[in-house]
Amino acid sequence: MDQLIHGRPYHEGEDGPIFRPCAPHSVLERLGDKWTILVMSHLAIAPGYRLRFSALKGGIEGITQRMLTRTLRNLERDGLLKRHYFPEVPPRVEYELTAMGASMLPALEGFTAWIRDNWPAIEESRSTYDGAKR
Amino acid sequence: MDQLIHGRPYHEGEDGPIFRPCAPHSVLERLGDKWTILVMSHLAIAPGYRLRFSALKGGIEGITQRMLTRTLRNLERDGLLKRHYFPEVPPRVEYELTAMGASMLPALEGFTAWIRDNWPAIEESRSTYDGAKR
DNA sequence: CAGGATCCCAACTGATACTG
DNA sequence: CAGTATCAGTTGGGATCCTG
Repeated sequence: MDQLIHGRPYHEGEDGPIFRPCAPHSVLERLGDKWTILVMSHLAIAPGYRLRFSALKGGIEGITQRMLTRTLRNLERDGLLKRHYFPEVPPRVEYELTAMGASMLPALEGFTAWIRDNWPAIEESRSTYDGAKR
Repeated sequence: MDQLIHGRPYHEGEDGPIFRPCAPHSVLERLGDKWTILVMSHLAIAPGYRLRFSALKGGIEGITQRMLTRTLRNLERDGLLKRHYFPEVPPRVEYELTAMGASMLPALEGFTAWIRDNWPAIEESRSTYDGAKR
């Protein structure tokens, strides 16, 4: 069975710990895609953590219908989001963070806080690195 | 200028906030790629946050030389990692978390803690979702 | 030992057009 | 309004071979 160190699961090999592709990756992979964080952010500040499709589309600069749909489906699949469909004409669809989705916000904000604090240093490091390469 | 809400930068549009592709995304994109988290995890538990190339390669199951190199370069570019090259024969290279890299660990662990707690629910949601689709 | 250089494939993303 | 379908471009990732 895997052990835990610093909260990370690993397997004890002959020459030390061996890490494997893991659960955290499969969640970070979602959040790391192009639009997920913006969808989450928009829902995070909405009343009742709830918005309709057109509101999300209008509130995220540059997102296409196709990509918004895909992003929402992925979040729904993970259980972070619930889709509410109203069969009217024209149809109305609202998306709402689930309890689990909302429970992620504090942890996510803790992490994005670090990013905000360190973003200037990261940007500078990148441009220095890229500059030195040329 | 952009405002902040729940720690997130956004632009105030006519019909509410408008979110744009942002800094958090460009960092989460790194962490969301296939190997970065495993490299960070391995370094996080190493003495002095420091390991040589071969130790990282042996400690991460399935990673190829090429992908490890790319992952390390990306982290170095962001200033999270420092590369120490020793011109011996055969050459030895060690990688060490920078102060900024180490400062990310608590925030990252806060987030991965949430993932650990909710991973079973996420997995179940995914399989339910996928099952219903067929 | 620690990589760089190539080639290849799959997946993500986007633009556009169509529809219940 | 809220999608789906299709096509095309780009990127991520892996396999393999070569080198100081």
